[in-house]
Amino acid sequence: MLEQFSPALCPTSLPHFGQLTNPLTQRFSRFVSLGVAECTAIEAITQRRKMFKAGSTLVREGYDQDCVSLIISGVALRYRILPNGRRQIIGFLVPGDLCDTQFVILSKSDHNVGALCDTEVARISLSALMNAMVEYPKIERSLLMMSLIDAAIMREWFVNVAQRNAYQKLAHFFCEMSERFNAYSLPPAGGINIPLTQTDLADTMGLTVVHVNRVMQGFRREGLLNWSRHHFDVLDAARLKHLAQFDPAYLHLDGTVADPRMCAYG
Amino acid sequence: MLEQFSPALCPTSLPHFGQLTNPLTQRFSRFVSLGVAECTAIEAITQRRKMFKAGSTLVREGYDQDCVSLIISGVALRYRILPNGRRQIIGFLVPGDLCDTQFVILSKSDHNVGALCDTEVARISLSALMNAMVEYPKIERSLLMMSLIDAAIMREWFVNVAQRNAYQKLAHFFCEMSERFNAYSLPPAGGINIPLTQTDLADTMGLTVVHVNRVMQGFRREGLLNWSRHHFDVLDAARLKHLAQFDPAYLHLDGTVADPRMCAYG
DNA sequence: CGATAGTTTGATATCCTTCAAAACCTGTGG
DNA sequence: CCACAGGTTTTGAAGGATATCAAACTATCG
Repeated sequence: MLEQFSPALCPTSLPHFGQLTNPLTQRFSRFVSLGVAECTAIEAITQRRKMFKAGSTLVREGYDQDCVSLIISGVALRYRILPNGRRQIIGFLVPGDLCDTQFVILSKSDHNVGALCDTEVARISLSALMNAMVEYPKIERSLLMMSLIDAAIMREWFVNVAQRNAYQKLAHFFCEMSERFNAYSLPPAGGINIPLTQTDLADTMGLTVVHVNRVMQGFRREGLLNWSRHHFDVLDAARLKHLAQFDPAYLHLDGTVADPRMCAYG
Repeated sequence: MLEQFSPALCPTSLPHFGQLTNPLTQRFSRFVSLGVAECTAIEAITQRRKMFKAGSTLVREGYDQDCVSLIISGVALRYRILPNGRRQIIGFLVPGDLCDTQFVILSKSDHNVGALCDTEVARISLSALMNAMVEYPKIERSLLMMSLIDAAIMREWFVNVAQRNAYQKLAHFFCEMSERFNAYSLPPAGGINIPLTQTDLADTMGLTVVHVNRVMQGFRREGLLNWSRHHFDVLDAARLKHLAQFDPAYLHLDGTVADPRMCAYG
């Protein structure tokens, strides 16, 4: 429940797209077909890189933002610290995600972002991003789509904590994580490496560590999921999905868009 | 818990901005300074109006959308029906809100929208909206901002159901509703008219009607809030806000934007 | 004036929390 | 290499918040 993250010496197994091509370009390509000009512009504004050690804070609530952070590699999490000292995690950020989605409407962040494992980010200056949005409509369109997907994910999380019991909540979480990590074409064999503690899970679902622990033992007993520190392994995906009533559509990982014009206009 | 809405003969007390000027123009004006061209375009695409009786369904989950609905007057609510038959309300829509925020990424809606009281909407055809976005960058920018605010509200709702107890959840809800309705320059005296039942509240917070009822009695006993059907009246706003740890910033009702350039570019 | 939806009440069950402590890891310094 | 320290997982017992079930009461509408 403290404002701490689990120390993580093992790096996440997410591939470092940044070494091949820009993660933001990758992400935007799901939504629009980018030309050379846009790609160059994206490359230009994501030059300034910075490393964050596991457990450090990328964005601090209430502080002024002069730039937006793009996750290049690693995993970060959005969270808020409530007046009673509790931490509520409100999102996981993987490569290609932008930390400060609310950059347009608010100069101060309304939540913190912390690095879960060693994480590299690109610092995009606000003014550079805004210029890019104005100059390249496809970039603005992509940001609109990212934010719509963000809202869809939050709706799903909301339904999850509002309606389901602890078993279903956690099952749903693991289903989502599996999907999102598999979307990065990871080898699913061998499970997924995130340096997540049971406290992190508790703070995500609004449960206590004690209860999370008991649920995880249930999963293990039932042969649904294996959990060891920094690593989890879905054993019976079908049953887990059924338990969670999981439907991955809301993640929009397949890049489905409503109208072909959204992809290739202009 | 059923897919029904409370019958509402008394209309909401929201002013019908549509009679003065377009609600979408009003809304966008919070974010950007619109020129004559944009206003004309907005007026053009929001011509096709339709009335919905209280309790009827504006948008049905899983159905194809060829148009986006804009609330002109009245109140509607977003909800999902879960496999076990339960209803989860995931948002309230007031004049100027768009029903199908996910229009860009998905042709089928992932949730229902129902009219809480008699509600007038403008049906904007998808292609007309997309053309307007391409032609008028300020319109696209406004949509981006609306969707960012949407996501911020969902984050707040998420924290609310995840972390707070029933008293705090409900207090938070009433604080938010007060703020949002006051933003329409309603006379706060005399309370707020929404034809909301305790079942609706329960389905919003993921609680049971029975428990909601007991909490509401507590509020009444404590002199915090008066509730009669179709109407509520905040008696002690300060204490209610304190109880809910309510900070209205996330609603962005004051039209604060990060950067003046966001308002007046192009 | 009866039918129907909404509110209220009581009793009981369950899920989850709280508190407290033990057991287990994993990295660190001597 | 061992011992220690701090974080993490696990266990147990007990309490509290909320759910469930069932029924009575009360508005409201036709």
